[in-house]
Amino acid sequence: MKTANENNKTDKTSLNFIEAIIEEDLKNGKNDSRVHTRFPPEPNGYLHIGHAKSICLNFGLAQKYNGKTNIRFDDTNPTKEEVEYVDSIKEDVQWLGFQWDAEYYASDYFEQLYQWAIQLIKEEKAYVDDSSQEEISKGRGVPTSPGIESPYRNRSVEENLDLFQRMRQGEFPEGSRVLRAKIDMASPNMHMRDPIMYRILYAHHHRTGNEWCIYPMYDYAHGQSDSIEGITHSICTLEFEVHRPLYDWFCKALRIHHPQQIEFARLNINYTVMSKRKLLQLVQEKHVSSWDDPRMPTISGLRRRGYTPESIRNFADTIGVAKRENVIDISLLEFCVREDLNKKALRTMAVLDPVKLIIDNYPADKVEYMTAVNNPENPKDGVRNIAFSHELWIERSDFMEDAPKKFFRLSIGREVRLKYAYIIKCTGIDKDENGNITAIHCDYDPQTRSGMPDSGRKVKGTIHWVSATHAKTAEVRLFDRLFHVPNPDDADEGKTFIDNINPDSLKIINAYTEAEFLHTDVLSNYQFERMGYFCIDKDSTPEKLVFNRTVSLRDTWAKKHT
RNA sequence: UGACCAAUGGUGUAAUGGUAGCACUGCAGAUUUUGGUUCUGCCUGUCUAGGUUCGAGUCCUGGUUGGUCAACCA
Repeated sequence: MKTANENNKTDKTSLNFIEAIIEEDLKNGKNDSRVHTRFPPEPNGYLHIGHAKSICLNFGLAQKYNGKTNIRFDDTNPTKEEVEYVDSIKEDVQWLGFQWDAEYYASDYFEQLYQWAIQLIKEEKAYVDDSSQEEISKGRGVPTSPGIESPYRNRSVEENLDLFQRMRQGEFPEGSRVLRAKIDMASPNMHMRDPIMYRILYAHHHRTGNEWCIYPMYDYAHGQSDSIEGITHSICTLEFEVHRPLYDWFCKALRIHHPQQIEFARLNINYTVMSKRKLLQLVQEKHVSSWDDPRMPTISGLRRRGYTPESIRNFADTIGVAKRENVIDISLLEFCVREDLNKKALRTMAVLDPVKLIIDNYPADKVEYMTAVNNPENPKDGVRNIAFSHELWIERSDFMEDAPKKFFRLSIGREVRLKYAYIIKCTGIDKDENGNITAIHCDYDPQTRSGMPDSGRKVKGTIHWVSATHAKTAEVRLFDRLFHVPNPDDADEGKTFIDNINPDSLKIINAYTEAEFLHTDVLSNYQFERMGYFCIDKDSTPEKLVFNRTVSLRDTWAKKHT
C-alpha cells in the first residue's frame, strides 16, 4: 500500500540526478535493466539521521524501479567493529520500514578477495611493500607534487606471491608489510598512488574470528563486494568521489561486473552534529546518557524521542538529493514530525508547571465527568470522560497579573474557557510571603458547560486543566537542542564542539496528568493539549510514567512575546 | 598553489535551451472550545565576466566562492 506522500513522489515528473541516471540506464538496457542498490554501513557505531537519508534513498530507488536492495556490513576493520552495532543497525533499518533482499558482510568475501589479489600479483598489478608506515606515507608525496616509487615496487611475481602468502600465514608482524596496487605514484589523485590493498592485523573479527590476519582496505573491498552482489548503482557520499577512479580501476583490472558509483551530498542539520566519531565522543564522555539519548540525532535517539518512521521517511523525501553541500534547518525535521503526529497522536491534558485553581462557587464534594475528544483530526479515535472538580491544576503561564490586552488567558476579572468544561471568571489570587502566587480563585458559570446552550458564548481563550484530586503525577523530560549554536563545529580557538553543548538541553519536571491514558506502551505518542507532543519512555514503571517531549506545538504567541 | 566536485530566495530543492515553481522558515489575515490544525495572502533567488543562440538558470571559456583528497579508517 502506498501512502499519499509516496504517490506524490511517484507522480512528480521531476527526477533527482540519480533517478535521471537510472532511467537513462534503464532506457539503454544497461545491467539487463535491473536496479540493485545496497546500504553498506560499517558496524562501528549507531545509525544517525544522515544514514536514514541514505537508507531511504537506496531502498526508495529499488522500490521505485522494482529493484532490490541488500544490506551489507562493511566489516573490513576488526579493530573497530562489534556485533552490538550490527544488531542495532538491523533494528534501525527495519524500524524505518525497510526490509533488505539479502544480508551480506564484506567478510563473506575475504577468500574471494584474497584470490583476486593473487590474480593481480600474477598480472604484475600488485606488490608486497616492506616499507614502514612512515616511509609509505612519505613516498606518497602531497597532492600538489608527485610521490616516489617504493624500492620494493618491482619485485618479481614469485617473490610477491611468496611474501603475500606468508603474510596470510601470519609469518610477519603487524605493520611490517602491506600489499599495494601498482598504479601511478605521479597521479594527481592521491588514491591512485599505489594504494594499500591489505594490511596485517592480528585482531579478532566479529565474524571470521581469528581465521585471518590480513584484512582488505575499504577501496579494495567495496567495489568488488558490490560487483559480487550484482549491484548496479553503488550510491555513496561525496567524499568518496576521489575514490571512484580506484573503484573503477579494480573492477577493470579484475574484469568483473562493474557497478556505477554515484556520489551525493551527505545530510547536515543545524544545531547538531552528524559524525559517528563525534556522536561516539558524546556517549563516551557522558554528555548524553547513551546512543539512544533522545537528544541524539541517531535513529534510536529519534525513536526514543517519539519520532515516527513515517516522519523520518517524509523528511528524507522532502530534503531531496543533490551534489551540493547543504545544511538543513532543524525546523524542517520538527515540521515533519508535527505533521505526522498531528494526525496520529491521541490528545490528553497535562499540566507541566502547575498552579492551583479554586472554583469557589463549585461544590467542594462534587465531581462531574466531561467528555473530551481523543483526536479532533480523527473522529474514529472516539471520546473519553475526565473528572472535573472544585480544585484544578492549571498552567502557571496561563495566568498573568498585569496582562496585556492581547493576553487571552486568565487575569483578575477576565473570563476564560476550561476546555471541555465551563467558562470561568477569575476573582482573585492568593500569595505567600514572598509574593509567589499559591492559588487562583474563580467562579464558574453553570450554564456554560460544554454542550449547553450558553456554552457557545465567545471567550477569547481556552485553557487546559486537570482535576487536583484525580490527577496523577508523571515525570516529564523536556528536551531542547543539544547545541546552542547553529554550527557546533564553529568553536573558538582551542575549543571544540563539546564547548557548544547547550547546558539546558534536558529539564526534568513532574507534571500532573489525567488519571488514565488509553495506551501506556513504550513509545505511545500523545499530544498534551496546547503543550506539545510527548511519548512514553522506556524508563516508565507501572507506578509512574515517564514522558519524553518529542517537540513542542507551534506557538505563535510565545514566539512574539519572548 | 595540484586534481576532482559544486554554485538558484534566509534554508533546501525543481525547471532536462522556451512563463524561475514547490516545501520549510519569517510576516500579515481568516477560521478555531488547542494562541494547535486548516485556509488565504506577502517578502525574498539564478555567484561573476565574456561567448554560442531567435532565446541561457540550463551549453562553452575565464574568474570568484565553497567542498573533498596527503589513515596500514570507512
